[in-house]
Parts: sequence; C-alpha cells; structure tokens
Amino acid sequence: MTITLPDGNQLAFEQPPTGREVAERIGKRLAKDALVVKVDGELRDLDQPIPQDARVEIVTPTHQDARQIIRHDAAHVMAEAVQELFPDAQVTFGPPTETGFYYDFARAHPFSSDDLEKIEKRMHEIVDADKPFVREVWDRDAAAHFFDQKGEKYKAQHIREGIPKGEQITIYRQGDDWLDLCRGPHAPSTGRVGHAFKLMKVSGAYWRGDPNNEQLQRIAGTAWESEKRLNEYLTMLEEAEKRDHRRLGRELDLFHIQEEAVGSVFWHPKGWTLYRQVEKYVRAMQEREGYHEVKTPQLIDRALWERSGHWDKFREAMFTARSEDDHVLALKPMNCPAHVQIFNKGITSYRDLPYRMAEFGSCHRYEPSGALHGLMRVRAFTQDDAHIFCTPEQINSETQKFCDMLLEIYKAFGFEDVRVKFSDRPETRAGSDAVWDKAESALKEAIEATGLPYTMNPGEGAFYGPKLEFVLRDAIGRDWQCGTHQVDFVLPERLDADYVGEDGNKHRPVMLHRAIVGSFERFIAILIEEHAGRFPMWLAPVQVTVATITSAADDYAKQAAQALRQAGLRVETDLRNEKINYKVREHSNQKVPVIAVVGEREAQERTVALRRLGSKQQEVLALDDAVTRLGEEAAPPKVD
RNA sequence: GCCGCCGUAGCUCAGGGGUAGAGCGCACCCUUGGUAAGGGUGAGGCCGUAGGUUCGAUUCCUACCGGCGGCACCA
Repeated sequence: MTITLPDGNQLAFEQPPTGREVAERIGKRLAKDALVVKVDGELRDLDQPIPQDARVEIVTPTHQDARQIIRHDAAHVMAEAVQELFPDAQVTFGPPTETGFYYDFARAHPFSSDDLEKIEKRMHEIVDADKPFVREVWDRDAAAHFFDQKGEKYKAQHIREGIPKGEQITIYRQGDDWLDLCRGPHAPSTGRVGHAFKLMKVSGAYWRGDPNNEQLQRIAGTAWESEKRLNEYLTMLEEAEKRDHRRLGRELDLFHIQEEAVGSVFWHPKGWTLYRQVEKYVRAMQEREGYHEVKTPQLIDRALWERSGHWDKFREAMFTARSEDDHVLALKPMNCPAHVQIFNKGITSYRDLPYRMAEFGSCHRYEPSGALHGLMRVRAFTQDDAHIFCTPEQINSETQKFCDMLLEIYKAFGFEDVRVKFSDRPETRAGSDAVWDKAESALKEAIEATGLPYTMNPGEGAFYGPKLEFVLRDAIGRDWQCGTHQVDFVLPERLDADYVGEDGNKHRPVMLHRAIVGSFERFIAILIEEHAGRFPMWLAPVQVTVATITSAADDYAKQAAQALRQAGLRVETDLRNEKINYKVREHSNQKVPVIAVVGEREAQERTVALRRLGSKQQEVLALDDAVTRLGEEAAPPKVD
C-alpha cells in the first residue's frame, strides 16, 4: 500500500503501517519528535495502523495541529493531578481551546487559588514522569459499569445517554494509575506536554451547558509548544489588559459607569465627542444609501408589545413603568414595532419599496447581571437600527447593498478582519418551510455575492427568519456581534403592514432588520481596544494640543489654537506653569495625535513645532501651513 | 441568574480587633524651564451598605449592593 506525504513523495508498505512506522521510514529525528499523525485530514495516535492508502502528515510540535494535542494531553494530566490531590473530585470533560485547555470537575468544595498551585506543581511531576498514553477499546456497557463502580457518575451517564448501545468506546490510560474515557488522539506520553503551561483560573460551568443541571468547577489553563510561546502569550495578555476599554475609558476620561445606574453609561465630554463622530459618519453614510431617519418613543404601552409578540417572548428583558392612570408602559427593547407604526401611516405603494427606515434608537433591556461587561454589554444602549421594508424579490439586492455599506464603514473605522456567521432556521420558528427556504437562499446568494467568507451557525436564526451576524474581536480575542442582518416575514404579519402592489392588491412587505455598528456602546468599546486609545485623527476627541514652553508664548498659543479651531479641528491649549517635558509626557499619555509646541521662537516667527504621537521628531511649520495640513489630516472618511 | 474571587483617598495599591498609610493626581507657593515626570507645602477617607459577635469592628461572621473571571443568556 501507498502513503503519500505532504511534499508529494510516496512510500510503499507491505503491511498497513502505524504512523510511527511512517515517521521512522522518513527519519529517526522525525519519529522522535512526532506527537500524532494526520491521516487524510484526521488526527490519530501514532500507534494506530493506517488501514489503506492515505495522505499522511506527521504532526510534530511545530505543526499547526500540535497545540490542540498538547492542550488536550495537558487537560488529562491536570485531571490526573486533581484526582490524586482531591480524590472526591469527579471528572467530566476536558477539551483543548483556542489558547489552552480546561477540565470540568464535580466536587462539593470549591478549588482555591492555593489548590491551583498544588495542582500545577503535581502536573509538572506527571509530565516529568513521562507516562505513556495507552489507548484501549472497551465495550460500552462494561465501561459504563466500570465508571459507575468508580463513582464517576458523570462519565457513566455520558456513556449511557450519549453513546449508542453496542458501540465500542475508547479510553486512554496514562501510566498504571489513571485513565479517562476519551476519543483521543494523544501523544505517546505525558512528557510530550512539556512545561510550557500555566493554570489560569477556576470558574463555574454547568454540566452539559444546561443551567438546570448541577454546576461544575472548571479549571482552565493555557499550554503551548514552547516556553517562548507561553511567554509571548502571557505578554500578549498583559498588553491586552492595557487596551481594555474599561481601563482606557477611565484613563482617557471617556466615560464611566456607577452603581446607581448599573449597565448605563455616563459619557464624559471626550467620550461623547468620539461617539458623535461615529454617529455623524454613520448618519452621512445612511443618507447616501437612501435611508429615511426617524425617531420613535421610548415608552410605549404594553398593548403594542402584546401585538408585536414581544410581551410574550421578551417580557423578562423589558423594563416597565406604571403611569398615574394605571397604564403599563415598557421602555422599548427594540425599535422594530415602532417603525412598523410609521410604515403603516402612509407607505402604501409598491413604488415606495424598498423603504429604508433608520433610527439611532435608544433601547433598554434588563440583561442578566452576570452578562454586564463595560460598554460591551449594557442595559441601555443605542442602535444604528434600520428596517428595510421590501418585496421578497428585493431581499437579495438589499442584502448585497447592505453588506457593501457595512464593509465600507468597518473599513473606515479600521476593521478589516470581519467574521460573518450565517444563522439558519431554529427548531421553534414561525413561517412555513417554503418561506424559510426562500429567505435562506436569498440570504445565502447575497452573502456569497459579496465574496465574504462566512461560517454556518446552524439553528441559531431568529424565530422569524435567518440572519447574518457580523462579528468583531476584542483585545483578548473575545468575539462580539456588532452588525446584523435579519430577514423577517413575521412582524409585518403581526402588525398588519401592507402595501398595494402593481396588481392593485394588498401585499405583505418583508422586513429586513439590520445594524452595522450594532450598539454604539459596544462598537466604541471595540474601537477603543482595536486602536488601544490611539484613535485615527478624525475620531480623536482632542486632535491637537497647543502647549507652551514659557508663559511669554501664551497669547500666541491662544491665537494658534483659535486658527486651528477655525479649520474645524478639536483643539486644547496647555498654558500651565509646567516644563515642556511634563506636558509632552502627559499629552502623549492622553494619546493626543498632535502636540503643537510653541515657545518664544515660534511666537516670533508665527510657526508651530508639531510633534506626532509615537514620534520623537518635530516638524516646524508656518502656522498657516499647519492649519491647512492638519485640517486635511483630520478629515473624516469621504462619503460620496 | 449561577459558581468563584474582590470592594481601603480621584487612580494604583499597602495595612490590619484599639476609628488609617504610600505613590500618582489635586490645591497653593517657588521655579519660565525647548520635546515623555523640576522643587516645596497642603487638603483629601462613614475602609461598599446593613445587621451580628465583641468592652471595642475598617479588620471576624451573615446578608445585600457593586466589580472582576468564567458558565448560562444575547429575542
């Protein structure tokens, strides 16, 4: 039989070889370094025979798949360490993750941070012991019985409920003392995990992700193929902490949140300036794209929410208020029902479609306390919300038009790395399968026409229609949904929206719910983290600070600032009795893009000495030239 | 909402059964200095809130509120 290697070379074997034998044939060193083998794209243990002709890659620590092996091995090593130190802990599952691994344990007592240290120490010992990982195939029922006897009720339950009768299952031993039910694969021995790992935190996690189940304790760690990579990762985390929007929000005096208004933002002047720049640009883009901007009420009688279906499906998340005359009103959690009201007041002809109705809509939702997170997840937020009322035939072109606009806007803010998720029909849904087929294929065609890569998110669509989610990433790699685009056949029906078609009959419009920044709060949080507070000039709350060297230049500094302001720039002056070193340091820390230094010389010559953020060089320009040049540099992205 | 950890000055943090400390920031004074911290003096705290234990609690215990990290949630 024939084994094909990644470089195209082929090796012939008499008998089905194991991965190790293939590696040995290529070279001793490779066989020594090998962790697992990749057979036709599937990772397997080195000792398993490769039954037929296949493309084979030997996975060594530098291979892109090595980390998941190392991390998975590390999870097993940790589980052994935990059970040795804490025999009352039951094991459940421990997979690799994007940066490490975790393992969920059931135990009555919580693990402390001291426990973590002990566990980590024991893990190093297990790695040094270099115990072989041995794969064994067991009978399902015997395995279930075995784990029952051991008191491992979660493992036993998983086998009984998750694995069909009669199926064979695999377990992995590491040394003589410990084993775990596991699909594998694993490296040859625990020694291959190496020492580039670190336990990071303990937290709660529900058994099988279901909050009705018992809560387990999750110990999470990070693991890498080398100390160097581990240290790089830890350094990255430190750097990420410095760009956390909550920290920068304080340091740059952008906003704060306090106890008396949990989940709501106090925007300070600088933060609000930033917010307004974002809003201004998005508004201009919407105008260009033919949207009609509206404003709808904050408080709306429950009667409308009952009709829209929100009272039924969304009530838990709605803030309500009772008026003097005993009406129950709700703070709107969404804008859509209000927009349909406007549509119903006069958009009656097919000639008006597609009708794009936009609102910077303030919404309130009673989010679970544990979900709140700085500006990322709040209870009061403003969406760049819009609803496009259109015919089914227009879904495709409107979606494409929207995606184009979204990408242009994201790019303007510096986001090039946009992840798109396609969420299709959920189990419980409204509308017939035929309608869903139509909506999903229209959406799919449209997203494919944009050429954007996307991943499927099966079953995660809204109950009323499929959606596209546009996801941006924060400083430490957490994904946040910002943009969205949803097809809705249900709400127009519920709220009785219609128009007169070409044929003279009444028809139901389709509604496309769409947002680009999503919530301004979340978007600005990501903007802060993406730029680490060093905003592009057009967004910077303060664009230029005019700083004096001596008080003799105060008058001139004021004139210079005034001239810059007249060019539309956001300018502050720093006339304090401080040395220029001190001022430069402070304004650099405040991440002001340009410091214009003026002393007696500049006052005399009517010049400014410009110092750009991140550069130590200065550039002396005539004041008039500086005004022109900085004015151009501060221009927002073109909208035309 | 759940599990764990945390809550001391505007910020970062030390302390600890006998009602508190540092650095930075702030105010005032000296200094007018040419590109990342000049010097001095001073103000500033219900030690998250409410109970309990104690002769005495900021410190120990309980509950609540809030924050952080996960989990769940994100229509």
